Amino acid sequence: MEKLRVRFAPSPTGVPHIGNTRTALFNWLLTRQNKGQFIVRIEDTDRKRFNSQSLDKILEILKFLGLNWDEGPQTGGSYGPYFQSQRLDLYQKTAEELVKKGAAYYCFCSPQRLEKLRKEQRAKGQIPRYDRHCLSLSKAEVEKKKRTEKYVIRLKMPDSKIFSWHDLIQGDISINSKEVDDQVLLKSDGFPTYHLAVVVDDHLMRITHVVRGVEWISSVPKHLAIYEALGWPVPKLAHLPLILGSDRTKLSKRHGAKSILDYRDEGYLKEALINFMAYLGWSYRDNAQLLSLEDLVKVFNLKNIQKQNCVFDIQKLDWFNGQYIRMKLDKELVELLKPFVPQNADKEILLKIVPLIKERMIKLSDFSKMAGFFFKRPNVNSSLFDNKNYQDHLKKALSALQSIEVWKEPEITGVLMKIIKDNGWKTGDFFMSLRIAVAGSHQTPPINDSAVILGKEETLLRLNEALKA
RNA sequence: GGCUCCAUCGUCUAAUGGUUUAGGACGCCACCCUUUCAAGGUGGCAAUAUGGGUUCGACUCCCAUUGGAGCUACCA
Repeated sequence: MEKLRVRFAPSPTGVPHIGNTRTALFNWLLTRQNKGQFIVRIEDTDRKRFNSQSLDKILEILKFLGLNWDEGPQTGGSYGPYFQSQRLDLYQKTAEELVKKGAAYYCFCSPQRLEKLRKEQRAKGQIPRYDRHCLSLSKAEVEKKKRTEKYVIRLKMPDSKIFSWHDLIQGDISINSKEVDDQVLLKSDGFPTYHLAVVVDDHLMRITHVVRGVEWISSVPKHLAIYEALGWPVPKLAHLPLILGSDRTKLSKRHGAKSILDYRDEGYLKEALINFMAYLGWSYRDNAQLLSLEDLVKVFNLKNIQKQNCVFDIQKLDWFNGQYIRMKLDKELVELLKPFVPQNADKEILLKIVPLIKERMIKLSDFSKMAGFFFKRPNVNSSLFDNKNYQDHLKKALSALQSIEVWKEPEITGVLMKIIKDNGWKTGDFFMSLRIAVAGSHQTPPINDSAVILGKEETLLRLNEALKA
């Protein structure tokens, strides 16, 4: 069997969102489980939307997730270059060849004429479609115009031909060519459109499986027409369901679809992100199994991919993230927490704090919310206390704690429980007063353990401060 | 509007036409645990869009309706 070769082909017009990244994941998974090759190809054919920052971001995402590529930018390969902007001659040559074969034609229509045409067609209730105005030009006319006018090369879609194919995910699909426009293949700036470039490159790069989003399905006939005209074999096609935002429309930069990098910076772990993405459109058992990249390589399959679009649910991501945080070793968490802790934070202190907050964190960024008080004295004012005996609580706690020689949790709890009992207080009421005084919040990690980390001096100081508030 | 596709709890989904009072997970609610918040444990609420067929039997097959999405660029 021919070796499986798939590609991830982002365009550097922005930072890929979760949907695009999932496509990369699925492609990668396929190659790793079939000992195939994963190729990254940069589809930079749109100069207007080109964004110079995005290439780095795209590669950073792949590296962050651990989706290493066999061929592509930085690594190279024997089917390069892997930037479409560096392959223009290939597309131009192919476009000319298509013209020779009668499968494409030169078009000299101006954007203004096309726009006017579409407008008129729409007004008449017709489907906007190129009217083949330039198809009837004689060879001589074309040659003459080519010397003085800008032109594009358009695909000549066959008339009323049914294009049918089998999609590995979507099943059998057929579309009548009369529904398909004579697509521009080569733009007037000499750059190809997606439709030409994708066919040429997939063929030249020996791509065996095209796995991409379902938004491409309606342009498959265009690609098929090109493959047929050139006599090239068609790779297997698999169109992934879309990931929709909570408004149930396609995820896009428009509605603030974030990239993996954004989620990383918010404190999501790559394991959680990978696991979560895998279950978007694909299922395995209860869709809550914690699967690593290695696990996914073993169990992933195209068969369990849904046709239906799916909605991105951040709550599930949060859950996965919490699970993975809890699975981390304390020292691993300290490393991961680096971008989220105060700059001067001592590693030893962090190592003590982590066990207290590990089970409470959903995201790494929760650190400051949960453990900020270790590094910065809270602003405590009297209105925070909801128990009217709080002054009494604090005064007695203060004197009890002062007497402690060994500043450890059992000792602290021991003396405090004693004064609670002696005064007939409710345990919860007392500790809430203490909690607010020490941490400035109603919700904190275990407060006696926190006091141990804070140290005797600092703890007593905070109690004193709170009494003055 | 046209074309293509889709349709099970709020969300992700399971269920070779009979094993199903439609299963699980997230979320939500309640309870337990508990010095707060979490975590953990137990339980609960919650779905086959509608209408027709086919069949002894339909979540599963067919048709229609309704709803949704994608595409409809010299963007990808």
